[in-house]
Amino acid sequence: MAKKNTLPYIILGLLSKSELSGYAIRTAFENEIGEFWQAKHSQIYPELKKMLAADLVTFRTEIVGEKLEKKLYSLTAKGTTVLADWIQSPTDDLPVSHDEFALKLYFVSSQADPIIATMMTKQLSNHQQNLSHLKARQRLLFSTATAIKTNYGHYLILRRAINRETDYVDWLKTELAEQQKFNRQG
Amino acid sequence: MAKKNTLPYIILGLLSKSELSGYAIRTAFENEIGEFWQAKHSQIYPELKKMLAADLVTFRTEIVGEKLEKKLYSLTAKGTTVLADWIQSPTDDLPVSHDEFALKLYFVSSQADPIIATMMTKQLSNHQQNLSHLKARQRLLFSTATAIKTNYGHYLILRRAINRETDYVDWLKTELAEQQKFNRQG
DNA sequence: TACGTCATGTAAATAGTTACATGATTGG
DNA sequence: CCAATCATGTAACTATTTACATGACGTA
Repeated sequence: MAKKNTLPYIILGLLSKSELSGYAIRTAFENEIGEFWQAKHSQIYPELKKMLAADLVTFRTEIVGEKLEKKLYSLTAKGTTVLADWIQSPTDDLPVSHDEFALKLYFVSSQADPIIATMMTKQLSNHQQNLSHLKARQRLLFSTATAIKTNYGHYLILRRAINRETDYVDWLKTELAEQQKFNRQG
Repeated sequence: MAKKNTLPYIILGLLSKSELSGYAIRTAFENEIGEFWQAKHSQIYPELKKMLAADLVTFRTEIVGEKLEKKLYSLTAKGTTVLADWIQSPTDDLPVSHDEFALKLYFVSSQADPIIATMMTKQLSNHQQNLSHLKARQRLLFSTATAIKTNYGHYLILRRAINRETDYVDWLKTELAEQQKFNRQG
């Protein structure tokens, strides 16, 4: 996880689609990429500075209204190359999906513990909510074939997120059913 | 994610099952819990020291062979309470499953880019390998009803990991099929 | 006797979060 | 005019990784 410094590559990727301010990069993490990575503005601004020094990005300043200065970053030639190299490099390390809920279950050793059903029911509701949100996004963004064609990467990872959440929900339902069966049989 | 300091709770959870050395805690991350969390020994030893100071754990020293000293940690009453509180506390923050591969796909905007199929084929092989490994573990550890009953938490998260990997494999297969269809139709 | 594993630690660096700080713009 | 959002930054802290360091044990 940490330590491979993925953030600069994500920033490069975002900038390859369009010129963006630090603030706009920050808000991008509220969309689908936020399902796979997140960063706060306090990490983004210093990172942009480092990337500027490394000649991966440039910026131009735009005035919004009377005096508010907005820095619009874009890729340099070097940045474009570095991004392409990253995308083409192998992604061999499987992600360790930090899952606090799964860990908690691991430490509830007894199948008879009623807390399992309580925990699972709550978690089911959480994931169902996220799934509804993602499906609404899909309807909103990708109801036409053209939308899919012009934004294929976005389409792919939205489907990935939907798959992931659907699977989590299904797993919880299966295990809950097994719990209920166990409790009936005693 | 980080920053909620989950590690001490995992350590408490492991120690609730049996007395363990720092080294044994480290090796536990090579089993199923490693699918959901990981830590190096350089983080574990200092953490145990902090937990000792916080009266969450105690240890006794065992001599292995002639002089090698092994510290066997176990829970204090306080540690037991803190663990139970953690397990019962809500797990409302959905995990941001860091997925570098999904991010890379997001930045390959064009459906026509042949790199997509190459990347997906490689990734499919990675996940299939992990899935085989997990299924072998299931056969090894949970082929009897008794095994499931006496180690239910372990059984649950192994199934969770298998579900997760199965879903990833299925998603990749689906998207690869769509890619091939797209390429034929041009 | 050499190699892999068991065993325990510390130090230095980086990644990421939380908190501190400031000010302009837009829309109701 | 007030609140939400746009916009940019820094400081302090914590979590995590990589690297440094040492030594005993078991076995082939």
